Amino acid sequence: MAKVLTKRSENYAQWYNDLVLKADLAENSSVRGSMVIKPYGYALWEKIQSQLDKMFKDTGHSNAYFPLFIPKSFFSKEASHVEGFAKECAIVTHYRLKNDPDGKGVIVDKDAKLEEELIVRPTSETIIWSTYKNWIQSYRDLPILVNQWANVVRWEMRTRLFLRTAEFLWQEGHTAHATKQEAIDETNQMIDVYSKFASEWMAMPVIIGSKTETERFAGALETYTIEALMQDGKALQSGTSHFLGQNFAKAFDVKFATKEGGLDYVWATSWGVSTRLIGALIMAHSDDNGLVLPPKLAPIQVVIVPIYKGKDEMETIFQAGDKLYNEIKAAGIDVKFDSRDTHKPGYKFAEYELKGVPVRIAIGPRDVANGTVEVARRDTFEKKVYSQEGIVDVINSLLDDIQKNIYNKALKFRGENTYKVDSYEEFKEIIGDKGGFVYAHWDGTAETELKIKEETKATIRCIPIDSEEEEGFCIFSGKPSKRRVLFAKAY
RNA sequence: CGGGGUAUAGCGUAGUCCGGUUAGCGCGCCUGCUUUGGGAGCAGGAGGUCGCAGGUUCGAAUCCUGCUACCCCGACCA
Repeated sequence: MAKVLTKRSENYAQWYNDLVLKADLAENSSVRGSMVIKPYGYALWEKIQSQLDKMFKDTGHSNAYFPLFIPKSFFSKEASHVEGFAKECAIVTHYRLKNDPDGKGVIVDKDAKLEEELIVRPTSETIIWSTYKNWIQSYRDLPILVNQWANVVRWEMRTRLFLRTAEFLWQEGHTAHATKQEAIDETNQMIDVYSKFASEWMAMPVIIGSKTETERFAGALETYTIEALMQDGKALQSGTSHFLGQNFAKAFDVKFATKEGGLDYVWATSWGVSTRLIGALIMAHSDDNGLVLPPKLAPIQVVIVPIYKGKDEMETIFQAGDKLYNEIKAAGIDVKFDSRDTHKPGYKFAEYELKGVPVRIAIGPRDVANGTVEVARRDTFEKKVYSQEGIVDVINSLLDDIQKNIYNKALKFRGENTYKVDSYEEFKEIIGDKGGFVYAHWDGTAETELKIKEETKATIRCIPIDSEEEEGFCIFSGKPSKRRVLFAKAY
């Protein structure tokens, strides 16, 4: 097989880039830091979207859409929020171009300067809370459970396809509640939704936890995260859910009349996942031959490749292939019959491996004669010949099996790369050497966190919610600690 | 924004030091024939403002000046 990908062991970052390009998911655009998501990559995003959207609706949320542009003044209202995003905002200052009097092309018309600059949203809390102010008067107006699917812009200095781009697609939920407890419950509920999506649909196990103060979302009182371990031993934050307290309600003066006749600020949450999930998916499962996609999210779950010589054979094989296709399609499986006469079977095999199609069916003259097909699975490369009779059942159980298998593989990998350490020496050795998740005691101070980051590049990914109380001593300062936190180098 | 590097066909590159025929090669693309159970073979063909602007020279991909873009490393980050 011709080698088209850099091997993971040679250069992991290069492998990732090669894979995104060669699997036809996305490419760099002529706009610095912004990518073009290609049809195959977008199809993957659509599958992610449709499942998440269903999960949001099942938990009572509705979709809405808020403006791309946010008046600059809105940003100044919540102090820590401004601080968090100010350094990476794109700003619209003018609204008109004119022909360059000195020659060719167009220039900004200086006379068309905006009274107030507009910020291209890096996130929508401010525009949404300025709107919610008008929506909320009474406890009867609450809760508000809204989600929006949108693009956002964060002017990143260094970008990587899907993992960090200047513009990216995401979903942001913004909810308003009458009580603190209700908002906290919402925050927890949504991080659970993300965790469930990651493990059951992406086949990617995650650790749920809360962020330390330094890593917390700008403007939040509490940030929950799901952290996944990538094959190179680095952690990837894959989704976040924030308990915003009354910060935004106070900043935008959103009060409501309580049942008891009082007046109180509204409690808020926000939560989001982005196209970064595609990066997570790639790095969690794929191998040196290409993508490995979980069947539940694969744009093409099954591909049928015909094998034939000459026109006569082609006709027979295509007939048999069409029959198979219709049968599988009727069972609700996303199947593709590759009828291209311009490429040979070997080429197609390699191509679908690169694209991570979970199941491949080959059908040729031998199969037509015997009433069989050759079925190959992407995760293990195992090939088996089955009778065409009852093939749908075979495929269904195979898809289930692949979904489970890649989850278990990822879980096993995480298990093998998770460590408990009690000394800073050991900590540095593991972080510096192979990476992975490291559970260690921490004294709870930002100073220690920062020092460890400076010396080892590892950060506290989260304080796991299921961590047990355990007496110990901070690996850095030696001060007493009550529980272990999760350290790793992160994307 | 600091440090380093690169720019030649759709992609990857040779040529640049030391200026001199028609800028070479691989992949891909097009046409034809033979092929088709793991990335086909042969034959023919198309495709280039050598990043942009200026300068030196009889002559510039090659030397000089300025600009632009991109890549890698750092600080920042879903």
